[in-house]
Amino acid sequence: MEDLSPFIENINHKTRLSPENMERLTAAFRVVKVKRKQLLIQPGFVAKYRIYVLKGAFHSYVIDDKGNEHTIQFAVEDWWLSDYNSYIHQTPATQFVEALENSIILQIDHQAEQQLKEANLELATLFLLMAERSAAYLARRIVSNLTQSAEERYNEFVAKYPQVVQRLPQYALASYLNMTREFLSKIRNDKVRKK
Amino acid sequence: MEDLSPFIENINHKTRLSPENMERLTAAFRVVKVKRKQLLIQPGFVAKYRIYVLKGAFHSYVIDDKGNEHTIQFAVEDWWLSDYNSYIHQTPATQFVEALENSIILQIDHQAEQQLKEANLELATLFLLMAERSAAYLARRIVSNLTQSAEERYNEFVAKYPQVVQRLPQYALASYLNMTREFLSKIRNDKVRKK
DNA sequence: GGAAAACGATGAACTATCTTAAGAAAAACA
DNA sequence: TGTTTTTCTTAAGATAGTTCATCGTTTTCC
Repeated sequence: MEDLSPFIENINHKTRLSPENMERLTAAFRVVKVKRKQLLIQPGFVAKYRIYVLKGAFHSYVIDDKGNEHTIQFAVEDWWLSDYNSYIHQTPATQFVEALENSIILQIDHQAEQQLKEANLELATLFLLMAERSAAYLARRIVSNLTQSAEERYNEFVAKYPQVVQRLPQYALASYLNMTREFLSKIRNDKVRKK
Repeated sequence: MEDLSPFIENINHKTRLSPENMERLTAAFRVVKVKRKQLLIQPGFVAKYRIYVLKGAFHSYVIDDKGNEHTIQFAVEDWWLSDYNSYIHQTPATQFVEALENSIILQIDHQAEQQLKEANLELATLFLLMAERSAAYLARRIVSNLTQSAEERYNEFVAKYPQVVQRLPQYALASYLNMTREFLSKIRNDKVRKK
């Protein structure tokens, strides 16, 4: 039996749910263990689940025409992820969601989520807040991509998620920050030399 | 008196509202006329309004440390905009929202929106859908920035919004597409030569 | 525990995109 | 309508970031 308290904390941090609604919500999620390198979502298949990370690490990525991998999103403990476009619109995914470590997740399927949203205002509000915060977060990321150099984006990421950086493969971080793995390697090394 | 039917269409396209809720919703919006170059939102001030464009064109932008302007978002007829981070979290804005043409907008203030969201499930669902679609849209934009070259991003934009392109100043489009105005000019001209 | 695979570092050559500058065209506005 | 201001074009030189190829290191997994 997994400890769901981080999940419940996460929810409480967004909005106050009645005990019945919290019960209803948690009952809609299922605990799943996932092995490193396992794919939760694949292009061509509809993303069935919204995922909350209880333990472990994931990244979502696309592969472009030239065969290059681009990490779109990371998620470690207490983060949510999915292929947003696929999940929301229930259309075929374009992204992979892959475990970077052996992990434990909570997942809810789209239909169950719809039922919760339709059940009452409190639960609808929860998902509303999640969507609003996602949008605000994505908007910040776009601004940072438009205004910062590669090195600045890296520094920002390190400052924001110092403990996360060390768990991520460098090639995935590089592509998330919109640069090549080689260039990230150079940035890091220039930094070391300066010290 | 302005014709609100495009707005009502826009809402109906998202979710079905009862006549009473539609009435309540429209009553919460105010029609405002805006002159070209007028600013609706400015850094340092909390974004009070969520904006729907009835007529005209806007862009939101930031100014970076070097004094360069970066367009974050465009909005023409039937589009929504604001400084999302500022509006959602009611914190000081970092973006400008400026009219590119003389325009007519509908605006709702944050407090009124909160009251609508709390009023009933139908109205909460409307804002939920808006937030989800924003998030999905922003996610697509991030993918396109990560995977495409400057020229590809331009081609994609033209293909998606052919009529809009002609109304936007080229310098604003260039910065939206994450390139300099000079480089966009070059791309366009190379294209003409090829023909 | 050791072979195989994946990952990270480094350097040299290359290129997409930027910078700067100046003039032409278009739009604004008085 | 003419004048001023803003926007767009062009081109040459500069650079941030890429590509490619190689090698050492770490991780994986049988």
